[in-house]
Amino acid sequence: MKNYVRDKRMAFGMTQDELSEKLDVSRQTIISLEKGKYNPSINLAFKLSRLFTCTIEDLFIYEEEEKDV
Amino acid sequence: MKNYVRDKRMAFGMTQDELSEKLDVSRQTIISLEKGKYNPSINLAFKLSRLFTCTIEDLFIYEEEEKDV
DNA sequence: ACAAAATGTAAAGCTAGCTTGACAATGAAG
DNA sequence: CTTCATTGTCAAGCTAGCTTTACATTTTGT
Repeated sequence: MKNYVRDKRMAFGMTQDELSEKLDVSRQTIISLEKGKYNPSINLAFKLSRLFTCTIEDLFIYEEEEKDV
Repeated sequence: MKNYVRDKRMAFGMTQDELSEKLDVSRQTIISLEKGKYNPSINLAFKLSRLFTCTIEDLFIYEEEEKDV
């Protein structure tokens, strides 16, 4: 799962701290998200897409996830 | 978070069991999802939207989540 | 009515998403 | 060079999403 959170955030001229406050999550969450440490919950994905006025599909690229079987 | 999983599934004439197999999740997950017991992960949301050939926004209605503060 | 299919419920357990806190590294500006 | 803002790392802990198993209820077909 790839995402454009960092790009969008910078396009909006926001710091990680500002973004985390607007979304009501911790700064750690933003850092980890941008670094691709894990995927956002669908709630966070919705919050981000609303803030950035785009769709979830625009912000997150689902790549036919490699199964770990 | 409201969702139209049940509607979509029936529109596609599938059983919960069939759907769970196609998505590679347990039947319990489908039941709980349809019953609104919890929100899907963004991965599951993507899988569902792909299968039903629609967007996540079409399938899930995010309702400015009531904060539990 | 009966059997089989589909849906639902309950409970215990694992892991990913998120939190908090403390501290390190990098960057920009005087 | 120092200071302050910004970004990053580490670690421990909580909870929501998902799993498995086993059994109960409802629906459907003959």
